[in-house]
Amino acid sequence: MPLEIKPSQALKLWRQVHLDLVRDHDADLSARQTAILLTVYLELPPHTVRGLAKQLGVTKPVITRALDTLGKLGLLTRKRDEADRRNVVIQRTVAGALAVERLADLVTEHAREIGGS
Amino acid sequence: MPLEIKPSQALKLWRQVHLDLVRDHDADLSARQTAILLTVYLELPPHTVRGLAKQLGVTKPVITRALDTLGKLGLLTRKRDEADRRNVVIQRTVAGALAVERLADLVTEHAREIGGS
DNA sequence: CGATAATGATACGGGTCCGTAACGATCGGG
DNA sequence: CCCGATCGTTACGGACCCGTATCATTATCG
Repeated sequence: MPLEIKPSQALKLWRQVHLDLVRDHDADLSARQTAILLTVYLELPPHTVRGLAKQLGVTKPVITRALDTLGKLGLLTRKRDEADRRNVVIQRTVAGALAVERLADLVTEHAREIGGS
Repeated sequence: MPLEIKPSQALKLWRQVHLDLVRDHDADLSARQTAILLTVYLELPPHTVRGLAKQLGVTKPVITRALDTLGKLGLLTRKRDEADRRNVVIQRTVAGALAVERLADLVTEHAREIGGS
């Protein structure tokens, strides 16, 4: 049973959520940062720099920089993989989980407001 | 009849669409640019710099710069208001309408893939 | 008229991000 | 062992965006 949503509803939803994100001056994440954050919190670990780079179709430095920023915001942490010390494992944080949850509520809330057919 | 969407579905949807946006290297709009674009295409004209700044809760230069970028991308145009030449009216373009439509399809498509309860 | 207000654009200093290229650290096979 | 391959990070030059303050242009109203 697919999730039914019409193009016009999709646009309204997208706009309302983006308006909220813009107005909330704290969390102005770029599309890349958002994609990384959600991937880490929705997909099964472990997450590595190279894996994220491949999934997003970007280069490794892009991931490194995004992790710097997300780490500075406390939404994610890095840990050296002791089994293979070349690897870095990206881990979730409490603050990150809260931020993701807040985003989910934001989308859900606006979806409800928009109303179905 | 509200648009039913669960938090977990909202997150999946948000992630999938952002993944597509990131992978599509052409259209990497910031949250602000996206909010502006959708506001112009969803709300009734006329749209002014001042009005958009107020709606988004940002300063006027932010809007001016975003319009510069969106204009360079061909998604929007500016026109002097002949009635009150202090004002600038933001107008839609064919390319902009196509981009918005593409975004709508992207969201709708991923919503269908995700599936309901 | 002239003074004031309003609008959008610009200048500036600072910050972030980009892509390419190089780097140090680490692992693994011969 | 050692040499190549792999991993994540850093260096660099350039582009973009930010917020504040200021600007030129235009309208309004006494």
